[in-house]
Amino acid sequence: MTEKFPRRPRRDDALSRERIIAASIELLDSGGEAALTFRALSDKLATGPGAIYGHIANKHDLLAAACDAIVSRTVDLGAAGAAPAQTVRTVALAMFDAMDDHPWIGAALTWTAGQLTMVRIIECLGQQVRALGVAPEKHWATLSALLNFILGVGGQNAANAQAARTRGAGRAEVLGAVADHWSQLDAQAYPFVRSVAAQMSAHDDRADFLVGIELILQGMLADAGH
Amino acid sequence: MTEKFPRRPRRDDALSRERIIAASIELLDSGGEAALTFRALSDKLATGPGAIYGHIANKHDLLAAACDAIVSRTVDLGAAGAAPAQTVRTVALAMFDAMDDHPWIGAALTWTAGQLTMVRIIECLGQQVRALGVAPEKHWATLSALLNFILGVGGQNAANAQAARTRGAGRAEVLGAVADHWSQLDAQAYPFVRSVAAQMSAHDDRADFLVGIELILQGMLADAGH
DNA sequence: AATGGTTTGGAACGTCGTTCCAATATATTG
DNA sequence: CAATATATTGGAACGACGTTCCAAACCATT
Repeated sequence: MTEKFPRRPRRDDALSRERIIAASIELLDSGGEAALTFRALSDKLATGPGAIYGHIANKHDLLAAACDAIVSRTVDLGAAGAAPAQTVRTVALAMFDAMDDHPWIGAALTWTAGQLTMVRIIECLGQQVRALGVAPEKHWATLSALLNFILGVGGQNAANAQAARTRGAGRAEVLGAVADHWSQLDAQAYPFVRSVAAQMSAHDDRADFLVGIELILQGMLADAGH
Repeated sequence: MTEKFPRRPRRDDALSRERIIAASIELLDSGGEAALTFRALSDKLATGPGAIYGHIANKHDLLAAACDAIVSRTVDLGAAGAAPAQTVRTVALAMFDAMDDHPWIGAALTWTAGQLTMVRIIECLGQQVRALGVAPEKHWATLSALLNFILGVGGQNAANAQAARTRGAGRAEVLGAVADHWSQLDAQAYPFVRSVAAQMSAHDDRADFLVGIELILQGMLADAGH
């Protein structure tokens, strides 16, 4: 009397978790985190706000699911059997590109959100950490450093994208304005910030990200005694 | 006719930016980010919601100001004239402790928020990067890696604290539940996660953070040719 | 054709950030 | 000290949000 058959789908245009998440990603990509609203979402899906709650627990769940959808299709790309360090670079860059295409990920991606997806990233990167010869008792701390750096970049990227959106400008213009502001600071109190303002306006986020990954990799190798 | 005098304060118990920020920090510390409400804030200050807008532009401004208040009193501690690497450790640890005491910082601290405070951190850490002999063209990328790691830890710490609050448990219990969940995963598909679950339940966030800082420092030294 | 459990979608609730403006308090002038 | 001008105050009001609720519509089964 409980469940007799696998319960086939109702019809093709029926509401489903996948369709809801896909529509959510469209909203998030086009208008940022603030654009994901149960009302806008139900408009896009030609239904009412209440119908969505039959498939999604709450907004946090919805955001986590959208995150998972992007990240899980990203981490699959770096599953090849290359050398450990190269695999780390590949996976990290894939994450960077995903967070660059979908800045809202940075604000929503945490250890707890989307547990299974996060576990897969940890497993993938963790195996490389082990393969690189890091001492076992430092496995977790090392992986944690790698992941926290990646998530930190994502978070700041998300903040930049949001600042650009609210100010109605591109991200390059926002960073340019910051560089301008920095170059006008007092030369005696802020020598470093002033000297770095120049390369700030013409820098490449992606390249800087890779330098950071390289820095951590070198630290790992030095630790492993290479 | 425009402005004649510096306009002295009205009276001692008058509303002021400082009093508002101090009350905001109290709310944030006791109830997390969700507890900072213009209504709760005006109750605490025995006034109405509208009065606050005479001193604060909007909620984002309020959160950034609260962030600044904490961070600026933190970065001052690490201004001593120790060796470069040691100064980095001191400042980074001070930031960690501040973000541990006030988890909401992690969700609000970005490059753009509280520009002046952020500039001071960048200047402080940047001078150490330069003193450690990093190549000038890598100054920005190196500092960026250091800062992104610190902010990443803060962000994840904030997420953990919020997850603990919504689940009505301590952070140790939340991490313990995660470790439990991980240790029950398929041993063939997730060997690393399983092996690391053990040290997860008994790890020290602060020590792990220091290991990450050390990793980046080692990478910088290797880069500088030490 | 009738039945019974699911899914749907729109109304309604409480709360939020924010705006507005009359009342109040202070500072300056006569 | 009285009168005027200016800033601050605080509570009401607005629109939008996440979420709940439930009657209507739907569909697999008798």
